[in-house]
Amino acid sequence: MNLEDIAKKAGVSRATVSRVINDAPEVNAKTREHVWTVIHAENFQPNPAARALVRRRTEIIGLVVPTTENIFFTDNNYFMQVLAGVSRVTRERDYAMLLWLGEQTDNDHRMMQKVANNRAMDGMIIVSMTHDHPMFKRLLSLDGPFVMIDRPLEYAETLSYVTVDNIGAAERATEHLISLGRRRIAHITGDMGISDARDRLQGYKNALHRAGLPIDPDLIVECHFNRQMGYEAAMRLFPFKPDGLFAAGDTIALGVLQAARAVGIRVPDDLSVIGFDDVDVASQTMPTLTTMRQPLQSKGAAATSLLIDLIEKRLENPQHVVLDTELIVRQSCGANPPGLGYLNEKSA
Amino acid sequence: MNLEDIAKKAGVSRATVSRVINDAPEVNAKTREHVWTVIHAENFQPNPAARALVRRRTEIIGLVVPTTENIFFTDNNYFMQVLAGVSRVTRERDYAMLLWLGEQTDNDHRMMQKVANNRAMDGMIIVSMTHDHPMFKRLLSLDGPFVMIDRPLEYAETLSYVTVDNIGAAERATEHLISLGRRRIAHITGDMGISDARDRLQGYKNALHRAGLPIDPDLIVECHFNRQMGYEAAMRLFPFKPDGLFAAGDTIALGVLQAARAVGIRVPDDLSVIGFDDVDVASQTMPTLTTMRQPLQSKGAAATSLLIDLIEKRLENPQHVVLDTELIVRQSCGANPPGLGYLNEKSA
DNA sequence: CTGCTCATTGAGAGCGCTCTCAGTAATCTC
DNA sequence: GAGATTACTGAGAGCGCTCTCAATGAGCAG
Repeated sequence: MNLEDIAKKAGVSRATVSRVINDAPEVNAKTREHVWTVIHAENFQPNPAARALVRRRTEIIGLVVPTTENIFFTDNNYFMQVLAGVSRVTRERDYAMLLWLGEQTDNDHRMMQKVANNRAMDGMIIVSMTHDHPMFKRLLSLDGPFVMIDRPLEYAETLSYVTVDNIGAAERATEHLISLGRRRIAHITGDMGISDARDRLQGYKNALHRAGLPIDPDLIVECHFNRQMGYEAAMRLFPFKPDGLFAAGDTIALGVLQAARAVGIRVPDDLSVIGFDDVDVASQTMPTLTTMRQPLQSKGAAATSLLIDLIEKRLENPQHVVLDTELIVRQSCGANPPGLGYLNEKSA
Repeated sequence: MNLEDIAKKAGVSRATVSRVINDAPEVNAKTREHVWTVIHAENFQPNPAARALVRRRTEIIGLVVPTTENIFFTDNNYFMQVLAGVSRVTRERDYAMLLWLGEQTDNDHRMMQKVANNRAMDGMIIVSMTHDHPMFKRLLSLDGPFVMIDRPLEYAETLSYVTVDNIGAAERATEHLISLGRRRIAHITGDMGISDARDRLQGYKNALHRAGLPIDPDLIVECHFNRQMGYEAAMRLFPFKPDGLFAAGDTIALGVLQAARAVGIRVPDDLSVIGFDDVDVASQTMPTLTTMRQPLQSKGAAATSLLIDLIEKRLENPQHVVLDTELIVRQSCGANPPGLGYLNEKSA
């Protein structure tokens, strides 16, 4: 079943059927209606390959996660939230989404190569790629537009991206701990190849500086966005007796809570803890986790919306979107009473 | 840049370039090599739309999650694991993956309609669709092949699917509790529109029956695969004083642990708990969760592999794949000593 | 009635590829 | 050395759509 068949059945030409399907204005109302009747009767869908061939547009975007290690499998729904946001907007705007998940192996490079060469996508969204990723430069020579989620460390002025004000958010997080009377505030960073991690470190320093507190290198530990490494980082930190701790991500904070329990440090009494992201587990830990929420779904949605605008030439490169964050005060910082453990928020 | 251009540059015909790209055997070795050189020099990629148009194959499969509510956002990485499995195999076999996430709204139906009509996919994988989903019958009239993850309740003989032996697994889970001396063993079911839930209930009953234990309707509560409802179900169950509890999913078990803590029931001392799935949080709860592991990544991988075989006519419908489950004994059942809470398994 | 405008429609080229079929030159057979 | 076989290559049709351009006919002005 193709346009020709429909045309024959409707007693019009192929061109007219095409016009009807594409909502061209010049078709006579009666003709239009009649053609639609036939199309519906046959449950006809135009062949997307043929259409893409002539229009040079597939209405497919790609969502690329260069490496899954950091954000994908680490005790949280970070990626799922982003995905949900992307999914919503693609649906709304009648696009489809190709998903490309990288690996932490050589194949990753080969996969990215394939992705970059794939001409089936009109554009792509790239999630949290480290600045030293081998594909970075390759991407810049791409034909189609792309949008980065999280500010890239290099080429930030020339690329489009969606992010949050990490510096400001980290300042507020740190200030929150300061406002609770904490003075030896530690910081565990995320992967320093990602701008988020660097910016949060910067924000932490800014806040200390502004409060007249010293910046103690012993209280800063470099880490990655995962629980296991957060646990280890916390263990390295504890001998220096911090009374507050700002973790660059909630998964890191999970490791911190775990480490604190292991060595008998009470949270929040002995140690006031704040995370970043507000992934779902943050409200279920014991104690529940105070955190700086970033709007993950909105990040995905904004990136998608921006990408499609770029594809459809409603906007042009580069565009920078900065979304708001919000301090979510729960138990781990000590500003709230202990309460009932992880039952407080979502439960009966 | 197209085939014609490459042909001109290489001094051969379009047909020969096509042969080289598609690895046709009849091309002279020298010609082949020369053409490849030109292709690489130009970094040429054939236009997928043109190719799809004539081959009637896109090498794109769809992954369809009819409604996200159950498995998507509920405190676990069930879907992520399946996704990882699908992703791995599509990568290996040089396919791309279109992801379609449903919603719990009217749009869901419209979305599924769109998916079913989308002719850009060679086939699709459908995750855990309830048997009463409005799209179910529509799917059966589809042109391309599809594979269900989890056995469909209807048409199971005529459709291809990948699942685990839920009945047998539930029997073993229940028997494990029995072997620990528990006699008043309760069951909280999953969504009864999904065969997994029904089968697990059946397995639970089988095990009780085989052990000569009565099947007490008071000890069976119908539920869905989420923590909140698991919590409520547990609360309804507690007045009947169970000493063992088999939850049809780990997320339900999370709710059970939470409810038990809320009312002061000690797990495993007062109540021996076992879950199903082994999602990531299962090893991080307090106490850690004993559970029947199902190989989620393998489910995704097997479904993908099967689908592609179906597409490429290596196999024909219907195919049924049943994967193995494994009992993971942790703390919540009482077979293990209490230990250090959720630090035991994955941590330093 | 003639010539014009305007609304609507159809014919046909062409998007970039695959694949069949025929052609050519080299090699083999006897 | 003639005919048959083999190895390779090119020409060209056609996949199903979009889009330009020309054609048609109705309506209208004069």
